[in-house]
Amino acid sequence: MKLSTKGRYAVTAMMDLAIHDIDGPVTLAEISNCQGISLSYLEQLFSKLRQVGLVQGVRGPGGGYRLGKPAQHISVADIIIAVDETIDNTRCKGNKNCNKGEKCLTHHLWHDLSDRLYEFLNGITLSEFIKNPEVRRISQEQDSTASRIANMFPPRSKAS
Amino acid sequence: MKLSTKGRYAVTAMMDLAIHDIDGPVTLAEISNCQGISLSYLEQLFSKLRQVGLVQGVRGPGGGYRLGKPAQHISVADIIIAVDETIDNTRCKGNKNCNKGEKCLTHHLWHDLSDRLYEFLNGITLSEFIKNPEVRRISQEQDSTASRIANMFPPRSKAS
DNA sequence: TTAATACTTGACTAAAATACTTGGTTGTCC
DNA sequence: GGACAACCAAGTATTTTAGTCAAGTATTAA
Repeated sequence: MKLSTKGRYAVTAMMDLAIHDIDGPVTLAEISNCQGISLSYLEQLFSKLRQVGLVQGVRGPGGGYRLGKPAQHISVADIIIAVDETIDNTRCKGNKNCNKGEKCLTHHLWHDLSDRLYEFLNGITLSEFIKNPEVRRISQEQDSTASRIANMFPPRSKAS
Repeated sequence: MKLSTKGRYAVTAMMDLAIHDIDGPVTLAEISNCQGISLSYLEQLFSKLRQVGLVQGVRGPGGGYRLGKPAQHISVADIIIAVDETIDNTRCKGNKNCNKGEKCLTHHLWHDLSDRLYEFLNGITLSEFIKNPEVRRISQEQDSTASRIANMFPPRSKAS
């Protein structure tokens, strides 16, 4: 288990997706603007998220990304592991007999801690955030992604 | 809240100290050998740990480091925060009016999550590890620091 | 007092991770 | 076909991590 700003970017971006999921796909450009992260960096993160099925890309105009599965099935741990890669678990990879067993002793303790941390973060899902009443209120107040897109593509009659 | 290998080094080193606390000070050279971390890097980490009172240096022959306070008062969160510095909390430092409030929304959610993570890690103390029966057994089996020191300074009569 | 031990400090370097940039290609909607 | 937005693949700059080196200071044993 590792936790860096990279993981935070991914988690907040996923929160964004979860909040706006009913409005349809969210573009990376919007997230980039909203959260001040570079577009291409987001692309890299979302590439990883897509590979593990946490998000699903929608191409073409009006496209973007949406959640790859229901918010209640996406845990914070899932997201962090998807982007933060290797848990980089100590130097004695697998081979047991480190220095006098002492090394493995603390390693073992660390591993226990790491497991508990994982269990903790795995128990927190995205759906908890969108259920938050304040979230519902604020996301309602603003222009929703849907209406923004609707404005970009105003209804037109075929005959001009 | 941030979690990297640096934090892991610090936590495992502190576990080491906690386990051997009854045997007297532990030298950084020992930890360096035991855990395969460079001595000078440990010095840097312990410098930070000492500044916040988590450890206490003992100079002179037979010296080393020992815990700065009882193990049950040292949490994993304390250690990680001491060495992993700034929580690097988003770009809108303090100033509220980020992009349309949307940014602050996810920031706020992240902050909540971060708080919960902190509470979790703050609830785990070093004393939990040394209470572990397996730890007691293994640390007993080996040469204790105390006996090693005793061997270095064998009792002698003043008149030689 | 002297030498040894061990902590203290600061500057410096190499390697890796992070964040961003550039310049495309592909699929989809209108 | 054209605009849009996902996708892809380098390459670069910055920061963090990890380690090194060297010149200190404090403490203690002899």
